[in-house]
Amino acid sequence: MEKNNNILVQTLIRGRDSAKRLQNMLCGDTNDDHVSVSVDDLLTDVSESFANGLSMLSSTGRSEVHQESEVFKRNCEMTPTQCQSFSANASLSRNNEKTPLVLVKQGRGQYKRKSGDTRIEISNTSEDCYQWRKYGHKTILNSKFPRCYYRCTHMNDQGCKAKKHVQQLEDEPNKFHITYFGCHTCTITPHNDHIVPHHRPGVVLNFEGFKDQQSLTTNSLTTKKIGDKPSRKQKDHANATPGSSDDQAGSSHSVMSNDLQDMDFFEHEDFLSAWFADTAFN
DNA sequence: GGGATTTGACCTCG
DNA sequence: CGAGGTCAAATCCC
Repeated sequence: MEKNNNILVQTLIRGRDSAKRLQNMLCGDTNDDHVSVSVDDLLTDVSESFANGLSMLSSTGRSEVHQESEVFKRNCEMTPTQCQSFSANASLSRNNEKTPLVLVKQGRGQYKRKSGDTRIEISNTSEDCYQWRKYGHKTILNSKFPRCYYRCTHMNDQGCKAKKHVQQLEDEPNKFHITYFGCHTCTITPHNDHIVPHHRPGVVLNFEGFKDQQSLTTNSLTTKKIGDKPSRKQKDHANATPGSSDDQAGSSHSVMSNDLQDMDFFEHEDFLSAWFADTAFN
């Protein structure tokens, strides 16, 4: 166990260093003397370090760690933007965020709740790179703003089952709490080439059962309808102010190795996720 | 005219 | 029984 701890710590430290170097490169910090390393290399290093870390944890028999590890491995080929979303989720999903339930229709008004394929996101806009059709809205108890219900426009012609719920945050009215249900099965490709690269995507707060990488690409901040005139809904949100979600993580975990060594082996999982999110964002 | 949105009713769940 | 999610007719808009 002691040996495993040390290996895990070394692996995580390596990942942290790579993340830090990657951050310096992306921020244009030329003081970093590792500039000869490519972004791809660093990304791979970060991904592998944390995948290995999670594997070590999963090998201890904790099934939930194993699942997280598998998901992480699957997402190791994500783009940097996707990785950010993933890492943020890894941390924040433990923040007692209640996993929403997918309702499976069984006739009008008859729904069976089931968990899975849900993802919560905070974004500066309710829009993303998919086409959505609003099918309802509801005033929510103790909430100043109504919740809007959307389903994929291609539900009828392509049977796409993706849905999302959008609710304006009370304390931050310029931000939206978006819950995605299910994955897009429509063949319309996400249209996100207009996304300003330095704008951070919306923060994924929860990420359950989302195996479809495509779904990760919906974290755009500034999106519009695919090759179509803007909908009324989208016009309404056209004044959303992007770019203010950058201050997500606060203090740095520069004393990570000490923290880890003082920690129970199994507590590393939580710390790892939180730390990785912080490192990736700072 | 057709697609998108609005809105009140309906239904399930806790 | 209240809250939340969905349906579908009515309405809007291009």
